Amino acid sequence: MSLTTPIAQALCAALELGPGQAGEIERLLSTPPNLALGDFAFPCFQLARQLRSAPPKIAAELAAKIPTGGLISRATAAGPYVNFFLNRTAATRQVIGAVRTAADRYGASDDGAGRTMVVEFSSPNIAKPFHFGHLRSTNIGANLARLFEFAGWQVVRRNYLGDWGTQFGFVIYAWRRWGDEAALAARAIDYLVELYVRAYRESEQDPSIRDQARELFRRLEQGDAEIVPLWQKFRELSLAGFVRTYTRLAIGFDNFDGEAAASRNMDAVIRRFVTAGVAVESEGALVVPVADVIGRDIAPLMLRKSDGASTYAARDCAEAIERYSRYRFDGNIYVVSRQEDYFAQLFVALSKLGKAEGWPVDWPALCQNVSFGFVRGMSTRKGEAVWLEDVLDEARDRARRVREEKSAANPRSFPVLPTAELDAIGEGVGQAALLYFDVSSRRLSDVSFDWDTVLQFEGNTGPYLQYAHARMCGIFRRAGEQGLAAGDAPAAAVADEEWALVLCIREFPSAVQRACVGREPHEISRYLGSLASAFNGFYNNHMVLDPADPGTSAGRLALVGASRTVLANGLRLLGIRPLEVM
RNA sequence: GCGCCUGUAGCUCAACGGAUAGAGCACCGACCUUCUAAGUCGGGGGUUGCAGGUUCGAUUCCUGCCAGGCGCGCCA
Repeated sequence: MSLTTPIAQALCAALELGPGQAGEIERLLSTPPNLALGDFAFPCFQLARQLRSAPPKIAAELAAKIPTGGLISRATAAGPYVNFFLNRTAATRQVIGAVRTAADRYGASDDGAGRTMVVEFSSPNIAKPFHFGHLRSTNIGANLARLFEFAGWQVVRRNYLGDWGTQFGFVIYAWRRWGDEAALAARAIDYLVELYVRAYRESEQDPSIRDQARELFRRLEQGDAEIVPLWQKFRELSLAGFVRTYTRLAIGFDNFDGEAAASRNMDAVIRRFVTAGVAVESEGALVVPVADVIGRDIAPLMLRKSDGASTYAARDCAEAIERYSRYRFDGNIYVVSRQEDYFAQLFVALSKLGKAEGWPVDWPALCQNVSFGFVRGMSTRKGEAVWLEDVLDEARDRARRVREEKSAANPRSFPVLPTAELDAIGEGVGQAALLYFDVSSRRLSDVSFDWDTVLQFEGNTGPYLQYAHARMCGIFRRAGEQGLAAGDAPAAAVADEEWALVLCIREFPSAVQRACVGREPHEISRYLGSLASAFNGFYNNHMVLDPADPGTSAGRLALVGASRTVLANGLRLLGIRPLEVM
């Protein structure tokens, strides 16, 4: 039972409402701005009209009718609010018990039980650099995938590689003209990017290069025996590079089928659009009009260009159809930035086909584009682009250096560590700084890349969270040495800092839910920041371990244990490793 | 022209339609002979882009401006 349920029930009784309305009352409860005012608040504004009375008067009358005892220790009116104070000891016992019971499933749910969610994310372009900006889709998608799994969904992670299209013509053109096996073997993906950039730049002076690139891509599409093996080789090399980066970020995919795979069914899908009468000829191209459905001036979805070449849109249609027939998904998320119009066109076009062909399920309505903000300061043209691998390396090195400096300055708190452990901590802390930076603003805000901000380890950062976790683990290690063990509830009166921590722990499941509903991983980072802050407040004001007082120690250890469980669960949702030693 | 997104402290960002708009960074000061100081506490800092509207109440919702970013039939 939730802490707020008894409050809602008491309010229902006082208002002479039926028990069926307790849920509605419970949703109206809010949190006072500070603990001194109360633990939960009921605003009386909305009742004023029905009861024909002033909110403060209603609040005063209600407060007088709330029976105390059980979880509720006191109810007082404060202006238009009825503020509730809980029995801290009983409530703390309840919250800690809930965390212990659920353990690493605390915060999880079965909301998505029996349903499948496809998350398409990262989707790098093989002929283009994988720079820091690509972390956005990659991280948001990975976070959403973990969140939906935590909420009970069956999740499919799709990396829709940009492995097809004219850009491959450029790469192949460059390879045939300047290609060097040794350089390819040594630098793989970086070298391919250089080749692409060189060919593309020269094509701006010499348009015939563009024509040759198009011709090479046409030969690739036709399965030319000389070209196809090159494409396969380049694709494999690039993919291997991406996978190395993904591994460092602890991100995995179920499937890497990209545009090349989608193009296999493309012609058949285009024929279906034509046969169904959904696609029409326009200015020599084949398009699906969507303005009639969307209701404004918007371009049609183009399936085939006037020169007869297919478009990425046709491949996306084919891929979506294939995807639904394979997974029968209940949700399909595309983590792609700033393409809202395009996805609107895509989903409407597919819906039209569905209506014309009489599909039993209007699954295009289950598809959603999850957009996100732009990373500023990452322009390839201006030469600002920063490779993600380089940022990871720098983060790791700095984290390692910071730890070494701490050992030198304060060996008592930061004992000198074996090299292997130092390396692991560096990698973990660096990765945490990066991943947390990425989710520390809302999905749709633009973010600025700045080395010092990204690699910051103090304040509201990934390392700050890991540090709190390491401290919790340190307390348990020390407790073991002193022969102290956790109890199941506080032994004495619950102090403000302990109580604030308990209330924060209780909030985790609703933070997870908000993150899922809003497709907003930032909810988790924000929550964890407040949790770590609450813990540090507690930590700095109360000694957990006191061999002379095993009772108090046991109660506080229980609280630290619950905090650690929640912090670790949250960190894992963000893909950050909860470190035991820092 | 048609659309989407964003304007909050010097900077980076928060704030279920609710009480005095909060954190971090930076700056100034305090705290390690007690569990990790990557921490904690205090201080200065704000006309929430502008103007209307809805509401008991608007940073939040609606309309119009202003500013910035991004996307719009033959790039993907």
